[in-house]
Amino acid sequence: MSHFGRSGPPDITDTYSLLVLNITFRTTADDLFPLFDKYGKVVDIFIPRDRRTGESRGFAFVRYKYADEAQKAVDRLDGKVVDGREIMVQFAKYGPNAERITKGRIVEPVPRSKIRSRSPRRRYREEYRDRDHYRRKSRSRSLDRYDRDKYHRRERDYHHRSKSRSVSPDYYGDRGRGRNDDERRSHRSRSVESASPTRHSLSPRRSASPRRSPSRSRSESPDRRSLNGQSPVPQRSPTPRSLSPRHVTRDSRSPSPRNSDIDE
DNA sequence: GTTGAGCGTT
Repeated sequence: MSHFGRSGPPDITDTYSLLVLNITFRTTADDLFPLFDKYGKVVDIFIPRDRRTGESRGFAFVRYKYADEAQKAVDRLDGKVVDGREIMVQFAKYGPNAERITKGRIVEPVPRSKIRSRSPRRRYREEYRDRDHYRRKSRSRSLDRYDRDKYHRRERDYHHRSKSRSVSPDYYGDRGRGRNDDERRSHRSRSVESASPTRHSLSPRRSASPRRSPSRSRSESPDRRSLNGQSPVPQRSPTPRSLSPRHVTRDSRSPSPRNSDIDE
């Protein structure tokens, strides 16, 4: 009763499916249940997750027992901020098997031939096999490349993680990630500080201008002065063309972002 | 550390 989506679809014939979009990637069914159960009887909640990473895709399916309750949930929860993100609740248009759905209820089943083309994005395995076999180069190149890059990155991450930790599908146990995250973050912070002086001799040229974005936030004169007085290397090029002339011009043109009220 | 258009499992 508490675990949704673990035993497959129970009985969707008498239920009304709602599609919840724009949820966070860490929102689980248990998090959505109390929210949706307040407006009616929720018989099932399912959050599709990625086959490789196991993380949610950012949307969920909530099945209600009665249509009026589902409608109420849509009206009340649509646009609600959950976990810092505004969710969108609406009636599902398709069923688990690509059935056509009206008002969240299945009105007519579809033949098996139609099943399969419900998702625009192919499955990772299908795409892999397809590409490996046919190796088509036509089509949108940029789009294909972008997609491939994305998949590659994700697969790598998954692989890396798989090595570190055995295959333990504890998707619902991401609650304890906070401590781990914090710990790792702290450690990394120290590491960076330690390695800071090391790169000092590695690329002195780059260190000359490590950051200039925050400088314009509050110091306009010191910035310029420091640039002038700090130049410890006269070098042979009297013209600092290395820096974008546009940047310099812009910097001296609007060096006072604080006095925006004047301009505005 | 986490992307963000859209429709789904045992």
